[in-house]
Amino acid sequence: MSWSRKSRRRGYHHGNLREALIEAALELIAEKGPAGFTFAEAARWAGVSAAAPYRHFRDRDALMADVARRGFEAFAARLEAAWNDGRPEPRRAFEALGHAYLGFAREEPAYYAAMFEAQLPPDLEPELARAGDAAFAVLRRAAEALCATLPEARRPPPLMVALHMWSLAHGIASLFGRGDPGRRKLPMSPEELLEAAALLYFQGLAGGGPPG
Amino acid sequence: MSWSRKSRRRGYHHGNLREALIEAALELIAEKGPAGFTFAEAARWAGVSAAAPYRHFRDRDALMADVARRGFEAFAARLEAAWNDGRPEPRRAFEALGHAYLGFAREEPAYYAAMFEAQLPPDLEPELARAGDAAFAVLRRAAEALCATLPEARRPPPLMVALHMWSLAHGIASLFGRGDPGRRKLPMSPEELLEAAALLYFQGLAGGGPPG
DNA sequence: TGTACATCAGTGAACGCGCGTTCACTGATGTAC
DNA sequence: TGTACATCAGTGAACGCGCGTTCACTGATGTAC
Repeated sequence: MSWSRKSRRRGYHHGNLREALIEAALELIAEKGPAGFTFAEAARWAGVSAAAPYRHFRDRDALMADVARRGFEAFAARLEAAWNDGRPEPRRAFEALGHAYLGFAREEPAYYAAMFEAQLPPDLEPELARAGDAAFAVLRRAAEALCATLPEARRPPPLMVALHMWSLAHGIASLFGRGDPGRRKLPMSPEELLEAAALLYFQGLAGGGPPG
Repeated sequence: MSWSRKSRRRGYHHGNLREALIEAALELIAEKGPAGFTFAEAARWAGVSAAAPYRHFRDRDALMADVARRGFEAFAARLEAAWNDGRPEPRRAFEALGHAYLGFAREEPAYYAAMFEAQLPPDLEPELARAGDAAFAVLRRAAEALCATLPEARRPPPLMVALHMWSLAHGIASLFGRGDPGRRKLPMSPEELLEAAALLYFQGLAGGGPPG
């Protein structure tokens, strides 16, 4: 819908260029990956001269960082909503969390790519790091609640559980989770794959033999 | 060691330009990621004019695909060696396989990036797809052997197990496994993280309650 | 309500740069006889 | 063993292109009075 966005422009002044540039970036990232997007092209997409973006972002990386930050914020909100404070019951809520993770990666591939594949210098924007931490914190809190349901004797470190689930979900999303051509075909949906793995993992946590 | 490579050049003819270009690509990918490497720069790195690479590769993507193919071949070889036909014992051999996976991602980040992050058009080179399949086949065979040790009643589909382990290892490697600045700090090594997850997962497979 | 003025957010022209790609060419190598 | 010649793998100059970036500028907006 680029025309509708462009037509919103009211004359000499764009009125909402900052937002338009971010949408342009998302569009272009979705099309060609995080590397295949240039400052100049974003400007063109927004219907503005190549010099205009400099009024809003220091450079390409600053724009990318802003996209990634917003991505993390949206991601955190979606995970938070899915987790829903562990209702109706931690295991079920955790499953919803997993679905939300994969859903986000699939439905917002541009955000996801900006967040995890843009190779931004880490000290670029402190807010970016904070947003990433906040997203991970949702997962961590969920892991904590989940661990609390286990008998104390075999309760694992919640941080470890959170890292395991994050790795698993990220791995599935990266390898199979996006519409990308060239991705390997699966005999099951990414969601089913994740659910099955989590099920076995939690069975191991709850039931298995003595650890070690 | 670029000088030693360059000095190997014997005059008008390079003698080994194809190899030199591939090494240049690896060097540049390691430095700046899979996107930050150009045909022209690879030529310069190899000490050759910008037109020379065209004698060996159709374009940048063809070179990248060749790098990725070699990466998959090396990867498969390393996994195969670690698995060692399931010796001394499938669970132990599988652990070695996991270590080999993470070791490859850490020690050959350029190959790993070319293989999984280069966003190459999938129909670019049939040999590339075949090499990728061959690498996955190692993992699949290992999963088969591992599943065969379980009582028949609770034997999972080996393909699923292979996909779970691949996703987990890839997720860990992508998120924490490389020296990348900006990666999150871990309270444990990637290897320990993978081991712990695999342990719990296999406990779930072997011991846990009824599935479902 | 009207006017003067500061500020803001854009323009468009210009620049240097590196990349991809083509081309006629040429030096080196290998082979037929 | 020597020579003629085909083939191969490189050169270097040239081109068009898009990008990043700067600059003096200008049109629009908002505000003080």
